[in-house]
Amino acid sequence: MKLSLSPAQTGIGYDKNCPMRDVLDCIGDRWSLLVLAYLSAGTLRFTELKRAIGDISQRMLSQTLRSLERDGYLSRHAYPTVPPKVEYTLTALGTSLLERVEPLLLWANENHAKVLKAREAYVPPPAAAPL
Amino acid sequence: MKLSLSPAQTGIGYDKNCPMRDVLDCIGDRWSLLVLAYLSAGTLRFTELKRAIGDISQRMLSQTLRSLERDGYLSRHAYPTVPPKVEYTLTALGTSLLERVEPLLLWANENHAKVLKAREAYVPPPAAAPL
DNA sequence: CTGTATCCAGCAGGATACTG
DNA sequence: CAGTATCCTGCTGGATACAG
Repeated sequence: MKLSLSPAQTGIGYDKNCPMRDVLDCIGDRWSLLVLAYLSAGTLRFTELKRAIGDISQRMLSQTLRSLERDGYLSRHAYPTVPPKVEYTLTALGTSLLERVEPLLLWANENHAKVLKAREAYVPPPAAAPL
Repeated sequence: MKLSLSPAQTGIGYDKNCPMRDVLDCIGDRWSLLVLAYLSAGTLRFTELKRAIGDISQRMLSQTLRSLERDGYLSRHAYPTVPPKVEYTLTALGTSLLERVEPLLLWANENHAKVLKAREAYVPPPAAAPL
């Protein structure tokens, strides 16, 4: 079974010019996908997001939101009220990205057991396999 | 447009028991997807992989291959020859994973320009937006 | 050729304190 | 409420040397 994403055809690589690496590097961090996923249900405020995720620090949430906004995955709307109110919403680009990520997430859910089983059964090779 | 991967429904989260986070953490590192992608074209030896990828260190290639083998994404076959010869091949699990990753990679390719454009147009909010 | 062991620098990211 | 600034630690991953 041959896939069509061999590097020669897709241009994948660790070059900075590689689109896939660029995108993957940005959303492949600890929090980005999580934030996007939480926003898939609808607009949320900063504190709502923080409380929903639970174990993200204020610093990382802020930083992650900036990065996602910067790349166009979500939009930020600040109301000039006191106290301030800021809402974050997925853009069309963000939604479209999530739609592609979803199958991968579902796959992970379905196949996690297999991975765990493989890990359990795994015996590391004895440094330049004998026999 | 509502996606079906809202955390409440998928169970995504940063818990260690979260299947998606577990899988994503393992393949979301610097090299795993790249190695898998290169193997999608067929079986490769250690040095072939290293030369193909180019800028991966021996240490990271070895480490990445171990990790992927451990999780069942690829299989390792060592020939007891001198000098040693070791071949790496995708398993069914690895191929199945790559099939889900591919759409994401293609999306990245197609939408990279939009991301770059968003970055270019981006102006950071002035710390608690005025107006 | 196919690795492992060691050392080390850079950076992601947590805790905390402070501001508009 | 919604952040930014500072400090500090651990891990990722590169370079190098060595081994089967």
